[in-house]
Amino acid sequence: MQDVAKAAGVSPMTVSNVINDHPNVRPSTRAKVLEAMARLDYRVNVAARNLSKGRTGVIGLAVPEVNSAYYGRLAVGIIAAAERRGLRVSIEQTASRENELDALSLSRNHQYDGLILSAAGMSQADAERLKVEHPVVVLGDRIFGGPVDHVAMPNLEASRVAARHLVERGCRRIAIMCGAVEEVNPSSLRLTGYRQALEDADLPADPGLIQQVGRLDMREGARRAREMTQSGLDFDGVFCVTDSLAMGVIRGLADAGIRVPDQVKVIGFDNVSDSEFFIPSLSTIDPDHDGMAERAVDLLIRRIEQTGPSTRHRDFIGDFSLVIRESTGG
Amino acid sequence: MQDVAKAAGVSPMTVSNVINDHPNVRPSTRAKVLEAMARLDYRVNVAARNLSKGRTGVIGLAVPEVNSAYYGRLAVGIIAAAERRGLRVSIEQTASRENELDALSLSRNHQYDGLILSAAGMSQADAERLKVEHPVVVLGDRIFGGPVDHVAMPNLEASRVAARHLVERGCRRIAIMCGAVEEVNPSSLRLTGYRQALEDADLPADPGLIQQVGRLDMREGARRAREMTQSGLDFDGVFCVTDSLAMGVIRGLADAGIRVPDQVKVIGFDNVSDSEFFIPSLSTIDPDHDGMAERAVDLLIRRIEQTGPSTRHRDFIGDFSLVIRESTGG
DNA sequence: TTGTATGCGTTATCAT
DNA sequence: ATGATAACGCATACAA
Repeated sequence: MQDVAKAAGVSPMTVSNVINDHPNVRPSTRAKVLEAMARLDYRVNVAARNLSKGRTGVIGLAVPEVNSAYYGRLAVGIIAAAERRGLRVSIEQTASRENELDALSLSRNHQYDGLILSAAGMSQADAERLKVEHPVVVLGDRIFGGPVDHVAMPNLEASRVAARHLVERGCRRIAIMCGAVEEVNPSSLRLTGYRQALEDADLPADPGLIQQVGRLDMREGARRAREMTQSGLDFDGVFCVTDSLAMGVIRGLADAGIRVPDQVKVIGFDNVSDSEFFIPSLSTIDPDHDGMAERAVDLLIRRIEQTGPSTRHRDFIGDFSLVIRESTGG
Repeated sequence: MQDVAKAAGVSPMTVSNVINDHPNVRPSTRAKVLEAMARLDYRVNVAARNLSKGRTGVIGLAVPEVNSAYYGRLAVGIIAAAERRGLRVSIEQTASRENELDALSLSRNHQYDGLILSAAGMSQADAERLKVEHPVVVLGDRIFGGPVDHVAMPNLEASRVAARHLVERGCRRIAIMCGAVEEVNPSSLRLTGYRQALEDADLPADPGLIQQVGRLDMREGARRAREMTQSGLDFDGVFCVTDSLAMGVIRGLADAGIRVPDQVKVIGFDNVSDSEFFIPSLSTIDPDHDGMAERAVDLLIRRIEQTGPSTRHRDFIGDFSLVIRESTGG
């Protein structure tokens, strides 16, 4: 910037004013400066600007895995919402609880104006760690009642609706496929919704119908579905806590010669973009991804712009709707 | 840092040395400093550190869309390769040619140590814009022979193999579904490979079998496949330039009552993680994602660490293999 | 409309 | 083993 100023015969401050489109710059001066900038191939140093302004114009989005349809969909919503407010978003993969905590603490400060953390590995016990002084919004389901703003999925209610849909389609032996059940994680909440739906329908709760798997992906879904059939388990419906799991289950059932929805009906959760094109197309819960994203960005910006003492955190639960497709005979 | 130094009764420099694990700090001093840091809840300001060091330890990955199975897979490889070298990666969505150019120029400088750009919208005409002084590696297929390092897919050869596979499975009227064909983009290269395979097999090249679609996603694939059947087009095989397209095509054919692979065989390109679980599972080309990612990160790091005058750029083409699954008859 | 002085929080260099 | 000093490149506040 000094060089540009010298070359244009002005002070560095004037160059700065030109770069930042300040109003009070004479057109001729602006032209001179722009010319010098072009000639010297000048680029602003964002690191310096960030240090000086104390703002970066970038918010971070930390997700457990980048290669997942669900988090991809989530990112799209966040990016759109942030863009509308003039912010860029930068995505990072956390992969482990360790990294999630790391994303919160030391190193990321001042790199982003704020952080949207979609936590998967953190537990209620880590809630204390969320007590950071910079803007953070948690998107997801753990750490309910933690010390930060929180936008959650309508896990319980939506799961109840999903399971009820299977009941209404005539299923009587409804299995659930979920992840490890601990504290208030998505799997535990969705399991509760499932149980309520069975209870509502006066169906017995058979523990053998509760299938917990290690990862919520297609591979696990397919593997477990094959095991379920081989073990002779009697079931006519499966509520899967993610669409990926559901597609895997359908695949696994197909491998075992079982037709969906004729013999077994399957419903998922997430309304991932592929689910519409899968064969059979997947009935599922459509969470209001964009609404939740919008809300999360809103909350974050509020925190970023708030200067006074930190106000009490707020919790939100998103909307949802039931999408009926072929996998439940729809 | 000043506050910590004062509280610990040392100089800021010593605090810095403690933070950065420098060897020459007496244990007792280190303890004092750590205690003061904890007491004051001190966090380093990364913006300041970046400015001072001229390095961030972060590389950027700019992709056209974050919600795509292919770019998700790519990101996984890049993140793994970067992590092995002690770098973090930050993903940004470019979405438009404009943003791709933007990712290169002004604003991102000094935000990242280097940029891996997976370009989709840029054309050969934009090659000049790639002449930037900071480290950039292009991952993808446009801008061949541009002024930067480049890691490319084995588009032509792999497509030839894919189309030949259909021939070997007895297809005689083989369609290709690709995107807009212009200059040397993936679609044009893959189309060339397809044409060569037909020629190799002495099959006529019917222009009606070349189906260009707007987007390379499932929706377009399904829509176009339905149109192809409705229009009475005669074909017994389809080579789709992406797996997403292929899954969409299979879905569209199913809607029209056409069975894959019995009546029509379909092969994709990318070996996206879902393709194994789709029904029918998808035959496809498996590019060496991880090898390409590794190479791209290598090249980038070389540029980052190189201090002297810029050396000539280098081009690489990745490996690939043919994956045969149900959609071409197993 | 333009320029001067100062500070953002850290690290490198060199001295002690 | 520790500290003083000077950048890093920009923006803010205020003066001219």
